[in-house]
Amino acid sequence: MRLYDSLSQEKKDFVPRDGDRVTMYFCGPTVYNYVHVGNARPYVVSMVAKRYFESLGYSVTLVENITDIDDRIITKGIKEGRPAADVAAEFAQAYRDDTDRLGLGRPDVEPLATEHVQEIIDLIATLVERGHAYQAGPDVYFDVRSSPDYGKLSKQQVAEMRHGARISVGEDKKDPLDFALWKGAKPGEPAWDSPWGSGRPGWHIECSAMSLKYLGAGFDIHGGGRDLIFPHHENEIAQSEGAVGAPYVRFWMHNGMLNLSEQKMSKSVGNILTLRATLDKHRPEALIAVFLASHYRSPMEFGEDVLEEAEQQVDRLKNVFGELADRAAGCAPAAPDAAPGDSETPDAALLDRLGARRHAFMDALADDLNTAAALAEIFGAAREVNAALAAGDLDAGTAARVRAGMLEMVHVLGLDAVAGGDAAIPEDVVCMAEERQECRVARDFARADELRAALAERGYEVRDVPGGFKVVCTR
RNA sequence: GGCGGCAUAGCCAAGUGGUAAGGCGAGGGUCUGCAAAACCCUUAUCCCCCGGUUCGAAUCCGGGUGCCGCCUCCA
Repeated sequence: MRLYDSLSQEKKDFVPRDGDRVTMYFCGPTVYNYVHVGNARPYVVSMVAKRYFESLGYSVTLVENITDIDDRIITKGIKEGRPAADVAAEFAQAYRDDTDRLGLGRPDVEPLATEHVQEIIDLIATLVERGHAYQAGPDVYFDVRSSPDYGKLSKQQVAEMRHGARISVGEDKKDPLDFALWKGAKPGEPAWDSPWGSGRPGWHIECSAMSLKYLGAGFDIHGGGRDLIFPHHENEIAQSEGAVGAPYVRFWMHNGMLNLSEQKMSKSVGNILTLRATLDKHRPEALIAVFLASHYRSPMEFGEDVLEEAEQQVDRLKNVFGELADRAAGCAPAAPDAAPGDSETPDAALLDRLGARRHAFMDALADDLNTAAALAEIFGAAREVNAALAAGDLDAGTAARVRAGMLEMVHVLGLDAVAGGDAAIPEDVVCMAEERQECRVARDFARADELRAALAERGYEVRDVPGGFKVVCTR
């Protein structure tokens, strides 16, 4: 596999540090509110990457933190007259609930910053010992000047950055670029005891502490949104490499930003498009499809129109899986690569072509996780299968094998839902559909159309097929 | 101003030297009582602009233009 690394700015061959185990850390949200749709992109990217690596036979340890101590959390707590910990707990749970709806599973470890204060303190102590950090009043700062290659990830010249940086009142930094590792407690703020007095962790340090704890220095992949490159990831590198004296991360994986077409997200105005609101309106697999349709590193258009489009795509895939399931009915589940039969038959030829598509699918993902190209192979497979179905080819056994092969592909992309059998159709719905069929036979089309409309109202679509009808749930 | 990225059909979007994937939408056809689903056909002589390298560039180089992100604890 080739994977782009934003530190070296090139695609490199990816070989895990630990043999058959892949170690990944992605920056999760700071939980001061409901997460917005943009937060879902790195989440989806990380889960799909995990599935891809697993499909290659690796075991994957994916760590995705939740930052539950932060200025904004404290501010919100004060505003609402409740402890910051309450705010954090509420929105951490909301985050888990919201992302659970995507059906991609949970990261292997989801550490909370407040549960790793000891590790954070130990890390800061090491940095102080090694001359990379200093105490200034109640605070502890990282000494940027002690880190000769500071700026290597963001490609910024330290001298340049100093121009814009500034020391705010109450801070006693040696350099404007120095950043807080530990912040002395102000009255009413949540605080922990430390060698430097009562206080709390600064922003970047928790990710260093937790990634090093769970994955160790030099782990494989560290991901997050591009906007985190500076200062967050730059600072993580400085801290972590300063503390351990070894390279921190092997591949930096940064996803592009969402370009909101309708409504610019403005945090100050508070009109943020939340993940929750998006999933209230659209199926999770549609949102996943939106993310998969563009390369993870590219900025992407996002809005109601692309979501609607993705709904159509999802329906297309659901339809082909539904047809395959019907055709394969009664047939035992099959392996996609079961020994090909007579290669002269149309079925065997189709299986050959689909096998080629599965290879192309994996090749696409092997090239820096090109999900858009991989998804195109699934659509290509769908078209070929539909054509075979329409031609009346495909015996039950072939259908079962085709379905198994396509299932593998959608599973890697986290689109299992498109293959899910629809929930059982309620009996009264079936009765209505049967009555409609009787009306059709009796050529009472007015009544038949009435029943079809009534079914549509209830969320079911009735499709006439040779020799009968079929009821499909449309929501 | 500095750093990084993006710019491909009506829309979304792959493609980084060999002659434009895929999806949505639109138009035509098949099937159907009508639909729906599905299938077939059509929909970029051309990849922001101007130069250059090359037998050959959307793809490489130089220069522009536009948009986005970061440089102020935003994925």
